[in-house]
Amino acid sequence: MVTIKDVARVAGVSPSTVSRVVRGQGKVGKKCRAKVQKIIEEMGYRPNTNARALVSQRAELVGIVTPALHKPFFGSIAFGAEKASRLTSYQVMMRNSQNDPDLEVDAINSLREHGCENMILHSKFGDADTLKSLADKIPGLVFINRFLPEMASRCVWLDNVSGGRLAADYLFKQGHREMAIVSFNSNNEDQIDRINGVKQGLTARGLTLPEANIVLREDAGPDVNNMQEYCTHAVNELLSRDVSFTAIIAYNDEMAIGIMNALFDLGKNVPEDISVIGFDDLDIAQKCRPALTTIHYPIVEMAEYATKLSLQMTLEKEEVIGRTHLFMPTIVERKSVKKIDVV
Amino acid sequence: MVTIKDVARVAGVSPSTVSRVVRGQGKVGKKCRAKVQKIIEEMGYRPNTNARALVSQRAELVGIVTPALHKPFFGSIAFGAEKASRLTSYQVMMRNSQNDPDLEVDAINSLREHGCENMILHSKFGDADTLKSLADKIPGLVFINRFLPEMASRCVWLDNVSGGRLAADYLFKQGHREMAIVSFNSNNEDQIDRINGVKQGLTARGLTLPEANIVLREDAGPDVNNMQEYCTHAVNELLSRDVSFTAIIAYNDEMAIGIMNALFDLGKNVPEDISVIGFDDLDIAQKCRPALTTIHYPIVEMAEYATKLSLQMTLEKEEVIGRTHLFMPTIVERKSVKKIDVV
DNA sequence: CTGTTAGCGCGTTCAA
DNA sequence: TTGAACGCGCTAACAG
Repeated sequence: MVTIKDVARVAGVSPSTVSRVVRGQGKVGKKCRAKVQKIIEEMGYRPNTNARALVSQRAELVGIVTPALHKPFFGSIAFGAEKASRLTSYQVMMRNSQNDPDLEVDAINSLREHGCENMILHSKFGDADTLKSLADKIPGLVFINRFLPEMASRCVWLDNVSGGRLAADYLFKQGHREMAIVSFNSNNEDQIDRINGVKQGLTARGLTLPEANIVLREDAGPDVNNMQEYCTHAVNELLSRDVSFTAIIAYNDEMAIGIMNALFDLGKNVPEDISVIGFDDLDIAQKCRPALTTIHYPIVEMAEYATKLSLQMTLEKEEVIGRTHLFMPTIVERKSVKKIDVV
Repeated sequence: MVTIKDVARVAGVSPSTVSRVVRGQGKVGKKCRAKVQKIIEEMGYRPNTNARALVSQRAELVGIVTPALHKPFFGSIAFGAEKASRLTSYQVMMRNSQNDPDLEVDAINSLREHGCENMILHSKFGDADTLKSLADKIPGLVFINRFLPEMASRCVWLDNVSGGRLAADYLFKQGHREMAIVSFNSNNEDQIDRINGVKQGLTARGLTLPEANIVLREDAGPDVNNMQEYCTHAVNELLSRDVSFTAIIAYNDEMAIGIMNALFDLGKNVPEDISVIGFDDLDIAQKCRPALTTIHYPIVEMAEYATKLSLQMTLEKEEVIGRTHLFMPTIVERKSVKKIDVV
C-alpha cells in the first residue's frame, strides 16, 4: 500500500505538500504541484479513507437503513442513494432493519461507529422521541417516506392524500361512481392518508364512500408475509358484504396484483367486470396482465434528493430549515381500469 | 463522542486495559474487567472503527458490487450479504457497476480505499485477466454467479446446465415433446449453459431440438431495456417460423412473463395453448397469472454463502482451495405448464 | 495482570 | 510557498 509518505519521499517534498496537492487546497507552487501530481499517478497513490476519517472526525459515508433490501421498493432507495453518492466521493453503507425498531437503532449505531454522519432512514415504526434524539446526534439524518412535524426539514416524503385523491379522480373521470378500498389496518399512517385522499376526491364530486366498501384487517400490515392469501380473503370479504362497486382501490401494487389474482381465480375479469388501481408503480405494475393502472411513487428521485439533502446539511453552512420536502405522486394509466359510459 | 481514553480515565485504568476488555482478549483481572465493562455501558462507549481499521490495516467491511441494486435479483444479493454480515461485526458497503467494466473497477478501488478486504462481486463482463489481478490484491474477493476456472475456489455460482436439463425433464414428464427456447445472444455464458442443459435433457430422452425452435437476438443481453418489446418480437419471430412446439423455455422469469404477455396479447392462453417455463424464481413468478413454473435460483442463500466464504478466506488460516462452490437449481411447479396426455 | 510507549496514515496547525 | 510537529482513537509490543 502506497502512503502519502512514499509519494513525498519520491517527489522530494514533505507529506504536507502532497496532502495539499491531493486535496487541491492551500498554496502549492505550480511546478511543484505538477510534479507531485505526476508521481501520485505513477505510483497509484490513493488516500486512506480511514486515516482521513480519523483525523477529520468525519467519514464520507452515506448510511441507508431500510426494512429489507430485496424488496424492489427499498432496493430503489439504495439505488437512488448510491446514484447521488457516486457524484461525490461518498460511499454507501447499508443495513436492513426488518421493520424492528430495536434492530433499527442497532443499525444506526453501528453506522455511527464508522463515523457515518449522513443517513437515510426508512422507518415506519420507530417512535418519534427515539428518532428525535437520534437526529440531535446525527447532523445528516434524513427520514424518507415519513413525516415528523417536529423535524419537518429532515423529511422527504410523499403526499399520500393527493395519491388517494388522484385515484378517485381518475376513476371518476372513467365513469366510475361506486368504489371499494382494500387496505391494511396497522400503525402505518400511509394507508390512512390514502383512504382519506380517496374520500376527499369523492366528496368533491358529491359522492360518498360507504364504510362497508372498505376492507381492512386488524392483524396485518404492509409487510404481511402471505400477500396472496390476504388479498384472497379480502376480496371474498368484500364480495360477501354484497355492496356495489365497479372499481377496487388497493393500498399498493402488490395488493392490487393479489386482488387481480383473486378475482381471476373467481372467474372475474379485470377490467371488464371489475377495475383495479394500485399505488407505487413498481416494475411489476407494467409486467402484469392486465398492466396495472397505478399511482406513481417517485422513490428513486426521492432517494437521490434525500441523499443530496443529507449531504447539504452536513457540508454547507446554510441551514435547510423552515420547509419540508414533499413529493407529489402522479397517475400512470395502463389497462386495469375500464372506461364506463356515463348515462 | 466518548473515546477509550475517557473510559480509561473514569475507570481509573489505562487505555490498554479498556481495549483488552472491549476485545475480550488478553489477561484482565475479574473485578477489573467487570468494573470497566460497567463503565463502558454507562458511558455508552463504542470503539471507533476508523481508528481500528487504521491500526490493524483492515476494515471490517464487506463490499458488494452488482450492476443495479433496484433489480430484485441484485437486491437479493445485497440482502443475503447483509444477513450474513450481521452475524458478525462486519458492515456492508455497496456500489452499482451498471454492467460497465470500468465502473466496476472504479467501484472496487473505491471500496479498497476504505480498507475493504472482503468483496462480493457480480461481474459478467469484466475480463478474466483484470479480475485475476484484482483477486491477487484482495484476499477476500469472491465472485458470485460466475465461474472462472483459474480462480475456482473463489466462485460461488449456479449450475445453469442442470437448470436447463431440469426444465426439459419437467416438460417431458408433463408430456411435452416439442419445445422452443427464447433467449439472448450476448457474451453472457449463462444462456449458453441453460440451452445446452435443455439439449442434454432432450437428448437423454431421444429427442432433439431443431435450431429453428431457438430464438436469439444478436443485439440484446439480459439487461435489455425494453423487455416487453423484445419478447413480443421474439414471440412473433417464433410463430412466423411455423415450427411446432407446445412449450416455450425462457431465459429467465422476466422474459417468461414478457412472453406470456405477448401470447396474451395475441389471444393465446397459457398454459392451455402454449406452456411457458421461466428461470430465477423471482417474487414476480408467484405473483403473475398464471403463476409461473420456473427454475429456482437460490440467490439469497448463495449470497450468504459467498459472504461467509469471503470472511473465512480472510479470517481463517486454512486455505479454501481445491474446490469450487456450485449450487444446484430446483424446479418450482406452478401453473404455467399444461399436462399433456401422452398417447 | 497492568501500564507505557510507539505508530497506523493523514490533516492541521505553526514556523520558517 | 513549504516543512516540522502534533494528534485523531486505537492496538500491539514490551516492560514491569
